[in-house]
Amino acid sequence: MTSSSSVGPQDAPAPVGFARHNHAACVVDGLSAAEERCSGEGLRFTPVRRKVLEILLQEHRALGAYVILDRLRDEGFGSQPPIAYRALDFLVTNGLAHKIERLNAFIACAHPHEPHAPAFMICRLCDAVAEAQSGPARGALGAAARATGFRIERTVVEAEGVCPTCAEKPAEEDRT
Amino acid sequence: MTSSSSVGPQDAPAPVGFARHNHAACVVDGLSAAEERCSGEGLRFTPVRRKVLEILLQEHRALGAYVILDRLRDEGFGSQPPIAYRALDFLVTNGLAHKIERLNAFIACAHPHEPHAPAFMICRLCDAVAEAQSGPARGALGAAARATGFRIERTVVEAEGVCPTCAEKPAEEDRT
DNA sequence: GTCCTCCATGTGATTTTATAACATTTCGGC
DNA sequence: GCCGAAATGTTATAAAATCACATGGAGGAC
Repeated sequence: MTSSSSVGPQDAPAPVGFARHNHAACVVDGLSAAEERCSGEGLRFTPVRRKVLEILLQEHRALGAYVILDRLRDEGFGSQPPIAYRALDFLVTNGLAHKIERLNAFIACAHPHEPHAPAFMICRLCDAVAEAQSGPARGALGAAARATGFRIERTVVEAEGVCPTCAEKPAEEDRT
Repeated sequence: MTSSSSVGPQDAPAPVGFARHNHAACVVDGLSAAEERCSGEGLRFTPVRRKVLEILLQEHRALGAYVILDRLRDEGFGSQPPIAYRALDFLVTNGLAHKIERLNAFIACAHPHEPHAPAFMICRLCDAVAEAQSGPARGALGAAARATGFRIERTVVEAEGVCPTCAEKPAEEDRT
């Protein structure tokens, strides 16, 4: 609850990630939300897990497990793949981070307070990723599921395209 | 056009894949649709590409590239990864197959006739996958994109859960 | 027809992503 | 302090995808 109220007037009402915002608050709020959540549910928010979440919170982009692993090593943590994958698994399982299937990469949750079915917008030019709230089965998928009797347990909803910021600078569209 | 009309009364109006249907027609129709499409657009529907599509059409499940590769080898085709990946890339690029990101696996397109943004339902018990039609940006994603000015170019929409057939036999829920 | 070019395929090696298996340590309850 | 459970450290391996370069085959220019 301390989160969006402290951000100020430039905070966007829509999904964070593309719009300008007080980014320091993202990290602080994300970490404190995680702390609250973990202590409330008896989960252990260990140093590695905290550090991985912090790494993810530092950017509104998805990071591959091996990038995270490199940064962990720089900070003095273990450097073998399971270190990163186990921390990521904890974060994803407990809704503090999400996996972007399209990228085989991970991102901090932008709405860690309530349970949710996330939807993502991925900019192919600057790699920014914004998280939107999604009903568990809105749109075509929900209709199809109801029509066939399919019971949805989890959804992956990701859009690739161009974010508003990149759309305004067409000159750089040829970048790699 | 020869496709759905020849299937008969047990054909479901909803997404194919879970419901009983004349499966032989899926393969035949899928291949002939691909042939039409390729000859119409000057694309080369080579033996490997045809065989890969045939392999995919034989089941309403997603197959990993290496499973496909094994079957290609059994049929006398090359057995190195690029063989399968190149054929799959051709099929996906031209809308004849789709990648299921959640599974890192591939499935034949169920609606090869018109361009579309597919949505999938994946049964975690029997691995069946059904394809539904999706608007390019219905639901939460479309709303969020319009709100932020994000330009959607491609969508990944996948639901994991339990298909109607498996929901009816709860005894087998502990299978691997 | 011959050559030439483009595209597709064959092949070996490598990179990237993810997990298995097991030893060791740390935490929390008693 | 002791015990069991959970977390971490470490080695090895599996699974998924791509790179780089050689070979082959279909079609067009002439």
